[in-house]
Amino acid sequence: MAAMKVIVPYILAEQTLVKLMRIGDQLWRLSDEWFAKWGLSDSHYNVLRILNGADEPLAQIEISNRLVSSRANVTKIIDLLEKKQFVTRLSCQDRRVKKVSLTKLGAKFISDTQTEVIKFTKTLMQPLSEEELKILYGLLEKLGKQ
Amino acid sequence: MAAMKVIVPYILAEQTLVKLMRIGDQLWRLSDEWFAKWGLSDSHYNVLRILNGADEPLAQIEISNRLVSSRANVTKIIDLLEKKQFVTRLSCQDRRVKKVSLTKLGAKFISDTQTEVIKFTKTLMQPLSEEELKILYGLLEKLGKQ
DNA sequence: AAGAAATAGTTTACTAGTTGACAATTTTAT
DNA sequence: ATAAAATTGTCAACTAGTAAACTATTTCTT
Repeated sequence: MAAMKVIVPYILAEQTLVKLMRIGDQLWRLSDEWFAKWGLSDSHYNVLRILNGADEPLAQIEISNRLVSSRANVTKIIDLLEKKQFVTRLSCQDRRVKKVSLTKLGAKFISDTQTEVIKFTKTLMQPLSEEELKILYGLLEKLGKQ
Repeated sequence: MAAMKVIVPYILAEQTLVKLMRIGDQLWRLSDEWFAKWGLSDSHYNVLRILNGADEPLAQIEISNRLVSSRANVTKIIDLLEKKQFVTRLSCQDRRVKKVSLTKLGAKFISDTQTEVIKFTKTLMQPLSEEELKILYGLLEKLGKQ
């Protein structure tokens, strides 16, 4: 059968959506690939950052909220980080909850790798100026909260 | 062990990167969820769009390039679309290649769903004005080609 | 105080993508 | 002409996420 063709109007929203999903996916993949040299994924590192940024141990559900990821996934992420001794699970007075705390080793890891990670991030985003980054961030933020 | 804390500088590139990956992922998920009502994913629909946009049947590798996805994944996507009779695989004179052609049914599907899909897309992107969409598209494009 | 509903973390089964190896075929280099 | 290299599509095994069901616990309602 010959190729059929329907005229589809050019829609900016659609094109932008597709581009956004695609670029996000590619960057995520590159990032994961890069972090793999430490046996981690981008998400693992982000959890370490979240814990470091908080001033106290966080419940897994809180990590799940900040990471924008499912509870189930956080369980798996913490499992690995715990195996690597970068975090520990603390039992709480509310015995449903496990608060996760960065260990000395985890803190050292963040500290040691910080510069390198920032450099990598800058490389990924290097096509954009600081000004453009600010604009992009603003647009994404606006898009995110609906 | 108590929570350890390292001072990590605020880096715009990093924040934007994380946000971009996160928003892209969320939108992708929402989109997939929405297309599921037709037993398709966002990617399946995109392949239909690609085929519709091309004026002739396309080799799977060409689809893979345009979709920015692996050959293996395109095989799976085409398998499903073929089962739904939206496309057919044509054998070529270069017998390694299979060109994929939209069927009448596939074209009708695109045509029938077009308006609804555009409406959905606009809903997803609705926090941004047309002007902002243009800027976002431009920034993403710049970011994509490095 | 007791039963019902909600919450936190885990487990299981699934999904949509990946890479790497393979077979068939074509192209390139001698 | 033929051997080596490259290309295309497929398959198998893997991955990082999801949702839904489950357990243990807490909170809410009466």
